[in-house]
Amino acid sequence: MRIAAKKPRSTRIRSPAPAAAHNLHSLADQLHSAAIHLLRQLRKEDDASGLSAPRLSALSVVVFGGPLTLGELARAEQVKPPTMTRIVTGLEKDGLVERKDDPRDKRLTHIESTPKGRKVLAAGRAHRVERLASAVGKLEGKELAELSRAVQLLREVIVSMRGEQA
Amino acid sequence: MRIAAKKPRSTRIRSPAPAAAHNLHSLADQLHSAAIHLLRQLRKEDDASGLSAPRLSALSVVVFGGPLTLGELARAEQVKPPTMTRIVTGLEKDGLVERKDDPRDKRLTHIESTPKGRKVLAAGRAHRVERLASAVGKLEGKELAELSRAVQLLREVIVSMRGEQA
DNA sequence: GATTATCGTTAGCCCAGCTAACGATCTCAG
DNA sequence: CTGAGATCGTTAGCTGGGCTAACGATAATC
Repeated sequence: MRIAAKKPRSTRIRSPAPAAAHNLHSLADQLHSAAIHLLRQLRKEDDASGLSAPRLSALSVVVFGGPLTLGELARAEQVKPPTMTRIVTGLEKDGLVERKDDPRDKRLTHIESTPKGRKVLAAGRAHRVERLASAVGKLEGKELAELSRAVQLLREVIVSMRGEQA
Repeated sequence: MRIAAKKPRSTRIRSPAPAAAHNLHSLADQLHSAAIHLLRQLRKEDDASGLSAPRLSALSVVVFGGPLTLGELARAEQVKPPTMTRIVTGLEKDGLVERKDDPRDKRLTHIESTPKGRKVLAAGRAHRVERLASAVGKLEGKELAELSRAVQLLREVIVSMRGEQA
């Protein structure tokens, strides 16, 4: 955070905000902050397309990951089944996915994307990308490559955290 | 409206794919996904300290940014006043911050951190950092520097998005 | 055939976001 | 000095995401 509101004049104590993250403390803080604020920004876009971040994320998995059961989807998204039930219900209500019973094992519910779901996802993505592109377009190509590289690292970090369970 | 040059090919991206972000579409997607999953992981830690991500974030601003009004805090955190009212109420109930009336303008409410608030923030941070450190410790020093650098870029991107209205 | 395991849902809780509306206060025109 | 308007924070009420606990239906196993 540390995005001082309105009076940046009397530069306060605070650890050097614009400086690089010299240690793990500030790196963790800044990463945390960046994630929160990025999602808050993205939420606004998501609202425009009627898709919240969790729904968008789940829909993306269904569209690109092919049909899968609710439980698999919950695990993929790292949430508990009841949570995924609600997300899927929301997506289904909007006609973006469909529940299909498994003929062999009637306990299972397969989640499939509908044509509308794929269409909306593409549109929502384009919308978001357009916005991010214009923001990212101000970075130089080199910086963009750095950012891209860092996202890879981030993914590793997340997987690592996930493995060791809290 | 500047439309991204290329349509999303039906490249199977799917979450677990470690492929590089060759274009803005996938970069945006991966960034989005990374942010969501990072916060979901962090939430578990936050729960341990009894502080949700938004509360932790707000507390951090109060602690490092000094006393400020509720409205300023809401703007700093990019949320609406009613939302901040509730966050502050939660923090106050836990004794982490205090509301102070302004003697000159009785409409204003100043938010101050308490000693306990500062202590808890430090503890929570340490807790989170320990976790992130162990995850990040698997990266090489060079990678760590890259990640640090990228966080800077991310901040610029976020500010940029914020500036241009949603 | 009875027990046990698995899957998804329901119920019920808490928190985070929003808008709309409101009371209290301050400001300022007249 | 007074009354209209602006500003601030709160309350009320909605949506939605996250969880645990408990449950019914179905499979698997003994």
